[in-house]
Amino acid sequence: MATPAPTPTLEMVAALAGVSRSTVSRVVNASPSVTPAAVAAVNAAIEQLGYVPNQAARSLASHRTRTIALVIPENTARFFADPYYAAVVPGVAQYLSTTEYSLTLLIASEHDEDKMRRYLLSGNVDGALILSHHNNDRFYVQLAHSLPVVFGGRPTGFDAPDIHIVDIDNKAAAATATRVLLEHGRRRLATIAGPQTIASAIDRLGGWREILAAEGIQDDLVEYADWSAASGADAMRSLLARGVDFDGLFAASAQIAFGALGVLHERGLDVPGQIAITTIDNDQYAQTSSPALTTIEQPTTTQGSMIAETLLRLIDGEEIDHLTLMPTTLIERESV
Amino acid sequence: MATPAPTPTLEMVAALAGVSRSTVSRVVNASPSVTPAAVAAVNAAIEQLGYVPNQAARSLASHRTRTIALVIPENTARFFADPYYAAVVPGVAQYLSTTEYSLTLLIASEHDEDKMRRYLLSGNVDGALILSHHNNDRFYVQLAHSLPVVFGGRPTGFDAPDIHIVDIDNKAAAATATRVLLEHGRRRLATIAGPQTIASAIDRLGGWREILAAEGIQDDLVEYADWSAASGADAMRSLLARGVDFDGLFAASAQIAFGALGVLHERGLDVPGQIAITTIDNDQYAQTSSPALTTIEQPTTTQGSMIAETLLRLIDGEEIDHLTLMPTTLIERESV
DNA sequence: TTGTAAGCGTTATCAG
DNA sequence: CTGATAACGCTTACAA
Repeated sequence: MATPAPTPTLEMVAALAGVSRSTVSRVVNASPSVTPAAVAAVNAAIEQLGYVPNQAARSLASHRTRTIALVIPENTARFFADPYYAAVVPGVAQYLSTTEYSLTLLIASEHDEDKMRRYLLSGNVDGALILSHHNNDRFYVQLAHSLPVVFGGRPTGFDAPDIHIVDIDNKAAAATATRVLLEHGRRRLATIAGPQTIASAIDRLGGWREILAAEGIQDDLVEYADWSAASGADAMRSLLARGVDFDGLFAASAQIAFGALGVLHERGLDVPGQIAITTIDNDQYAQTSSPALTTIEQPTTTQGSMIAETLLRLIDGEEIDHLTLMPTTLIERESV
Repeated sequence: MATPAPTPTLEMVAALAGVSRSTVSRVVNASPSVTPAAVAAVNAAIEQLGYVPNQAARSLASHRTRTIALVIPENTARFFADPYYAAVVPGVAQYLSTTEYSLTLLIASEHDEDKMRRYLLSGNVDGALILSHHNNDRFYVQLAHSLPVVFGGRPTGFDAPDIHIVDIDNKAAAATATRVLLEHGRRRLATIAGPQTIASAIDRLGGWREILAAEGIQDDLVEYADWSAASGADAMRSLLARGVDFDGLFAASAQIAFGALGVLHERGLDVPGQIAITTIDNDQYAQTSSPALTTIEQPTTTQGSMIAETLLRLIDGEEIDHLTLMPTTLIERESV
């Protein structure tokens, strides 16, 4: 900072261009009906003065801020550590960059609930994107009653049919992964599911069950893990300890699969020879394990764009589906 | 979104509380001189109505937004990949959470320069924090002429004595790391410096040179690397290829040191027996290498808080130092 | 301590 | 197509 910079106003532009403020406003807002001559004069004046519209005045008068919030219901450390955000946020940002909207990032741990509520409802933003990856909070669901809100991922534990969600099609992904096992001749299948407090984990287990039911196959070989490799290894041990023979495993995440794979190696069991494995996530674990994992890739960045697009349409008052599911892609490698 | 929600205004609060709008405003802004009775009445009305002040109106009238921008002059991928941001951003966020300010995150790749400029100068923010870790841009330095701006890290290539910078004291850190080598009896020292287009790398090399000069020791054993381990290994090979005996090495980053260490192991050279090493960064590389590295820890998160604090003081019109250097800490381990 | 009233810089309505 | 003129919701001297 240095010069106090005399901020030019719309009125000054109008004076210089020799038109009324209304006309300047029209030009600034790209209104269709303005004489080319007027447009030129105004733009020249804007250029000359270095005029930049005052956003506060603008939103006060128009009731729109052209800003949306991206709410991360996590603490900052987790925000940086979680690859999910690293993929989704760019998608959101990228889509927004094609529009006139700006993004405000709100990390929950920095704002207590009340501060967050106040911020979101103070007319600071036109809408909010909630990335409910791990935690879910009734608070955000309620928020959707007072503000256009789109959820990335499905919040659990609340029946809220009126909210808008953009999610990965976890159930279909799991079904595909399970079907691949069947198509390769496997008949007795096990699964290591994710924590059943999280929607995606519930959906994935559901997808597995659905396929087995359709084929009339027993679906009793289920163990649970959090998403980690270590917990995947533990679950694998429990599965083996049951003493039941099985020839196929669907692991709810690549990290889980990676952990399970380690145990299988320990026990001298061949993959895919004796047990075939499919999973979800095309990350380092899936790519570098040996054998490399047949897995399902999630369109995470695209989901980010879709979330943003959905919110903008909601803001524009469009009638949109309450649930948007993003299709996934099967990636076949050596584990099956 | 559901109910159109009739937004309560300050005027409605005033009416309900039986006072004037000024009084409500005073209460909302915690003005000292208001009767306890009035405060109570107003707060009750606010509570009952669920009143939340309109930010746009507020900043239009007060000329303050209570929002600051955190500008990342990088693309989104790098933002998530770089541990520096993972440490600084929480510091900024944490400090801000103790104030009434909010943060808007601006990642350069999403806004072209013009869009960024317009956003920053449209009265959307009261000031900006520029985290110039890798790139530097004349653009941001110029920005400082029209808006309160604080730089985290020193921009290179521009002589701009009037800007405000909060930086790690890289020169002192390097000097300390070099001195440690000397104190342990090492006499012939080498260094692997970082890219000399970056201020911190320049400062570190400068710190090393300064100590050697003071001791009258030759400072010709210099090789360069980018910050990576691989480039550190290359530089180490070049150093050894010179055929000059040396017994101490200062590596400009732990990753560089890690790469160099690998080469030393390959060649069967003992650390610290034959060559002692000191470096900067207390990260995974420094902690898990063998031997563990004697290094300098940077107060990165604290720097984040300090940057934010400095900006708010600048906004408040305080007269503050143009350069703030954050002191570092020596961590002695087994590499020297 | 409290109220009055004049803006803050745009947008929006409505004539012309 | 253009120009008055009234909001938008709040802050802030200035008076009382």
